[in-house]
Amino acid sequence: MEKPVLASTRSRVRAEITTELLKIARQHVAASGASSLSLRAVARDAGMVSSAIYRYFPSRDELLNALIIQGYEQLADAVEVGESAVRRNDLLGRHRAVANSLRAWARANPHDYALLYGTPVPGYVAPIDTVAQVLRVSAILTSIIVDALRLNRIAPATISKPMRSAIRMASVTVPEVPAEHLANGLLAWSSLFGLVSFEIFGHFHNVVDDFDVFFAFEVDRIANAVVGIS
Amino acid sequence: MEKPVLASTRSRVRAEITTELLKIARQHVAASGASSLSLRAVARDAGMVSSAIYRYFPSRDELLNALIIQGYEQLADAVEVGESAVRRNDLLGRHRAVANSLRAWARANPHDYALLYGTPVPGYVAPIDTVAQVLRVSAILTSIIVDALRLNRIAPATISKPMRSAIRMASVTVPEVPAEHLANGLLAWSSLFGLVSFEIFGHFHNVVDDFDVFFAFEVDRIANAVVGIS
DNA sequence: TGTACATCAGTGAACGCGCGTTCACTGATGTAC
DNA sequence: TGTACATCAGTGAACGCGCGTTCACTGATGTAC
Repeated sequence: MEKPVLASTRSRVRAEITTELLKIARQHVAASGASSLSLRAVARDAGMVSSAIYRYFPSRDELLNALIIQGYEQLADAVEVGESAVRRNDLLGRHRAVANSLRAWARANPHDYALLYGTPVPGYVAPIDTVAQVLRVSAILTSIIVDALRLNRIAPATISKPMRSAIRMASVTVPEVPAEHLANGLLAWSSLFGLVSFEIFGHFHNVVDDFDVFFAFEVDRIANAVVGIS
Repeated sequence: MEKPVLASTRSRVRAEITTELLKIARQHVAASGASSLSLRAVARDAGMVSSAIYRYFPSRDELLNALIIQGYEQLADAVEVGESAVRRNDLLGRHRAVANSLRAWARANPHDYALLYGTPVPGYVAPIDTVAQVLRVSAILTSIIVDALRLNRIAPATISKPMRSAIRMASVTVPEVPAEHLANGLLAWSSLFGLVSFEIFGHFHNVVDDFDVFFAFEVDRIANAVVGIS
């Protein structure tokens, strides 16, 4: 018998079941948050005996980790789709699309958002696997800045020497963007998440009436600070 | 016997023990986060039998709630102390003081910060008791804007009509500040928390080297947007 | 192609755990007359 | 001032729960010769 080109039945079934388990786990997170996620409950919903799930995830932490990675993936997908639909030269529009996609995803999946950007799971340390997906998300904002520079839409800024070295690591991760504009980008980035977190976590309750309008307004302020008066 | 002016021994002891229990609970939160807080463990550390704690808190949720209120209180205290040390006319300095106090408190009490501004406890709905303390914190930033207006340090801005009505509730809560400047204040406020959350929750890991410098830099950008070029 | 063995998925029972909460109780503190 | 009763703090046992994880097992699928 020749070496099978396709994966064996066994490994295909395995992949399918793994996907299915993750899907169920995701529903549990959506329903009641990550902190109460239980391997037993997931196994139960999958029609498995509780110990069987250990064939797929060696521990609860590993399941959570898989969920986190998948969360970043889905978020990155959503943001990429949103941003890529905008004409390349429309920098403000691209920034808006990023912001709106992020917010829409967070509103549609509040517990997943909380899993990624809320209180870290106690004892959990993000493994290296997550980095790639996180970078995907931030790369999108980066690309807007890069294009703004290329199109001469933003003026060169200056930052102090201490500040330059305070974000040296960022410059290593994202070498295309000069430090002066990275400083802007990082503020824009965290401000955006500040807005979304406040909305999702309820801190704008009794403060904001119309979140759509409010968000659009504030996002444009952020955008103006980062891609200038383009 | 005349009506006792001082509280009875019993009620004084009760208050002391309640305080002590909260202190222990706070330590538990500091050590391992709110999600794993257990009434039994707190009772144990207090040298009580597990059921005795029900004389003080009717349920775990009530304990958590008390912790949340106390958290807002302590945060408000910290920010008030920091801000009040600055000369009244130094608006930028006051804004810096607010930001630095917030961040210092969050760094000193990361789990408390997470309890207040991270993932909401599932099923938990902030009771009205918390509102007063939350307002204390935001009132400080508000006072800076009010003073900036009084001192003519910020120019009148304009906002669209939809935006004005989108934050009508905020205008009710904080009537002293015109909506145009509230729009700025809300962004500044949530941006500040975005920065702090990203730092505390580890999203600037491998991005920022020197958080003190970075934070100071970005906070000044925020301040410039809210109290202008004062 | 057929047999012998190895791998793997899933079973079912069990372990030990800590949790929130209830309940009937004891004994100390406070109150009314 | 002294007695009788009411209030309250704390005890100890118990309830029922669901959890993560381990382990020896069965039976099906895959692999080597």
